[in-house]
Amino acid sequence: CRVSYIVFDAGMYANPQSVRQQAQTLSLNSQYIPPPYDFTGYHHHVPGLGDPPPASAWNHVYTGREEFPFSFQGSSPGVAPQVSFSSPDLSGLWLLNQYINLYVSGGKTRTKDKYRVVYSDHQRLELEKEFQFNRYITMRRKSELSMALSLSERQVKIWFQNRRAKERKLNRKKLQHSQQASTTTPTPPVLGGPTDAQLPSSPGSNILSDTVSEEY
DNA sequence: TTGTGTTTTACGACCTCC
DNA sequence: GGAGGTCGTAAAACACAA
Repeated sequence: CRVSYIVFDAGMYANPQSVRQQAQTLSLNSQYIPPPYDFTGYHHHVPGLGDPPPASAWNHVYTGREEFPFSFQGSSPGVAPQVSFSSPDLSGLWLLNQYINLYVSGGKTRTKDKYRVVYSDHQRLELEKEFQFNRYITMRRKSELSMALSLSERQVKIWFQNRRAKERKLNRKKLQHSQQASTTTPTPPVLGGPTDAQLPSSPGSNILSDTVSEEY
């Protein structure tokens, strides 16, 4: 249960072109929280909203990684850095959302400090919907999704890998529970019949099952 | 609050496939 | 060799009982 809410003024950015233009260079300051989506109705936990970004936020950048094709200029606390794109055709939404992630997470990434961002509820929801449709994302859908959700293709790929791992973990748990249930409940003796006949023939063979096991 | 267990991003190692 | 797969893991974020 998230404790904080942000309701963005979607009307401010009704024109996608203006969003794209604004995204080319952003002055980072604590007053400007750009809306990558209409988040009305979504919950967002924003620690320290309204406070200036911590000094540590500027001690590292996303530069040097092809999936984060922008860079900061300015690295001292209290001085608003500038964000510049290295690619002209980037979606403004992409940057804006990365900005949100950067800001919300205190600007920490895994690259240097082994930190991570937290995806928005909208991003998770859309990724989850895609996962329910297909456990393995195609290159085309990965590209589309990354643009739609303002994530890098690598982030989408990793999310699907982690999501499959989560499902395998859940399946293993279910399997363990069913095994425990079958061993604890007294079963009538069946001559020559394996009691776990319902189990897959080999360990892990259920891993790529199309069966949807969701707790959502 | 705080301690603790779980979940979520992100990555490295290693493997397979084309 | 590169892309993408699993597996294991780190660490932040989160949930929740005490």
